[in-house]
Amino acid sequence: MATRLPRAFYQRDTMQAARALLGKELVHVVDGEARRARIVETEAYVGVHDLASHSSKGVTKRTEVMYGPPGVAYVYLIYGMYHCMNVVTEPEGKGCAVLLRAVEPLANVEGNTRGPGLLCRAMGIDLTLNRCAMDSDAFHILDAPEVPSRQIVSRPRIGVAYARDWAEKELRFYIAGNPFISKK
DNA sequence: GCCGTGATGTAG
DNA sequence: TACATCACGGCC
Repeated sequence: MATRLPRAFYQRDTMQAARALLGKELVHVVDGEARRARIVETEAYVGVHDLASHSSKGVTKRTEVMYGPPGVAYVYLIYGMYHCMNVVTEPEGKGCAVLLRAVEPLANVEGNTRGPGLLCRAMGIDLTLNRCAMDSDAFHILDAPEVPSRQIVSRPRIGVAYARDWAEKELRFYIAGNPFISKK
């Protein structure tokens, strides 16, 4: 039986964390039923200097969770209709997080999971999970074998064209050839 | 296939 | 007013 990733797992360089999360299993227990899915695509938001990161706006009611301890969920509403989920990384105070962009359904997950808004909808992730510790009984990530480096593709992040030179940096990662990634 | 656009709520 | 999105319609 796989073990839960401890919160210390996330206290490391955000790019490394984004790569290390590929292949791991996201679990959300809803009505006693464990929804499980394999993480196949992530993006790194690497701190206050990263103009694409919400934390670059400074500490606000919305972003303060990003400055808190690692291993905690940052969930927010986007475009009025979708949720996006991240896990806070690095030591407390850095404003870093990894966005989960796509997952591959494993158990009790219905519908499209190819995209940050879609995966949250399919897994039942909403604002009530914001600030939830990612080693909780109902919400956590299970360890799984490391995805070899040669199978990890890096690309520019999606939807961050406004972030000037930060838009071009290859901070999006996915498992090569996986059919559940959101975009090539 | 690609491109433009509407839905929708809240932060700044 | 813009937004770390998605689905759909028109066009070629």
